[in-house]
Amino acid sequence: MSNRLVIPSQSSLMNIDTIFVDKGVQPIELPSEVSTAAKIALVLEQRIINREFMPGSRLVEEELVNVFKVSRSPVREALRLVASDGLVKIESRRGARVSQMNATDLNEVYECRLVLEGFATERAAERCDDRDKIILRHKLEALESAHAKVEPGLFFEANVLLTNAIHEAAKSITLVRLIRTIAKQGFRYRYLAYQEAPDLMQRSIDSNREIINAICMKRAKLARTL
Amino acid sequence: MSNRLVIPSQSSLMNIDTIFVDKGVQPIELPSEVSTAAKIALVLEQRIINREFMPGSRLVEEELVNVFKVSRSPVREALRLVASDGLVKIESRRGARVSQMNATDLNEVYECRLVLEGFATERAAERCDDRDKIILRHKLEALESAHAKVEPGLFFEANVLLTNAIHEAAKSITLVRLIRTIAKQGFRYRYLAYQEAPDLMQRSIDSNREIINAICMKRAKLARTL
DNA sequence: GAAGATAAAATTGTATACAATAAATAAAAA
DNA sequence: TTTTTATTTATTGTATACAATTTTATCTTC
Repeated sequence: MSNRLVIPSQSSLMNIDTIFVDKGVQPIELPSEVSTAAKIALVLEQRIINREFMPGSRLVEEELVNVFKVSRSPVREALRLVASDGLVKIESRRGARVSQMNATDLNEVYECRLVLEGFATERAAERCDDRDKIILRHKLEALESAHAKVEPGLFFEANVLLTNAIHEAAKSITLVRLIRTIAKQGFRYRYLAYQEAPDLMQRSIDSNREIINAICMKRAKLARTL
Repeated sequence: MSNRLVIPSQSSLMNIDTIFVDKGVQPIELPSEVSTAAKIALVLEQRIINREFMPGSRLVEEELVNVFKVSRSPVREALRLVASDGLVKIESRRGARVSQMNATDLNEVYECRLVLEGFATERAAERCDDRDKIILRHKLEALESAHAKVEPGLFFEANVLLTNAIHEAAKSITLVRLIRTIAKQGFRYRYLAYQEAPDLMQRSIDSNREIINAICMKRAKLARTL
């Protein structure tokens, strides 16, 4: 009873056809080819990252059935999707709960992210075209204006979009898939970090600017070390 | 009808409780905490890697139900597990088929593997203890004796075990998870490569010996570049 | 005979019912 | 009172039935 998932009030009418990417942002219609399970997974991921669902809390299938108004089949599929990104841990016959993040885990995730992001940045510098450069510069501006609004949620989201743009520029589906897998774990920590230490945001902007300059100047090795 | 999955004759009595890791190897009992879906996924993965299930062939749920003598629920779960490793591609309402591997994909997988394996090797060099060293040396011997038997299947398997041992020595769950994700794609190619060009096996042994020596001597940077 | 429309079959997605297991509670013994 | 053992309840795993969709086959029409 203690660590049971408490569904926030507005969530009781959670509709998987129009998903709120974040508070204050308008709802987005997901393309219909996205499966029900994937939509549910997306909502669960967001709730876990922004800590509406706290580490250790159980995700009971029947409760999610009531929240999303679908049967257990897609709910189970969604839980397994979220588990494959490490945000949830499923134990055989004991259900799913939001995974804990201890210092060791965080460090591991961070190290791996560093390696992969470095590689992605190098690749981006090697392969980006003019269109990529425009997009990158644009996302950087968006990041700065989000920072000006002094709202961690918006900044966080802009940061994610910028990072995604770098991955796009790297032009490797496999690499993107790998980073996505691990990145979601990292998001949880960064979301928290930006709230606790807002000065991190300015530093993040600065280093992103350097990286994007390096990419646009096609300085691959430099980009990687940054 | 043309590219339909043809179940090999012995497979009609495929039993997921005793799984044959490879032809000629005795069946292994999997621990009971491994879910039915995971067992099925394991069999499917092996069949895909050793090309009993060819790229492009469909994996129809009902057929797998007949083969494994379970209901569609665990079969569907298994298919999604295999899909998460990229061995199978699931299209919405169009089912699963063994994924193709074109040159671009292979190259991407290879590049990413290189980066991650390099990192794992470096970590292994930094963190391995005496027990790890013994295991590594032992797996290397096993690889050499498998090579002596001139059977690609056995060599392949020994190689996988050696690589796993290196990952173990690196002592990072996250890293292992990442590599596992991508490695299975690579296995498919390597399995084929060893059959087409057997001289690769000797070269593989040599480079593995160098790597293990570097790890045991704690020469992290050297290990990585190897 | 080819192109298109229609009907049938095959196949996946979803809902639900039942079985098996784990957790919680109540009852009995120490 | 505490510990141990039944019993009940909650929850997951599996099977099956139905709905929705795609694919295949059949029938027209030209």
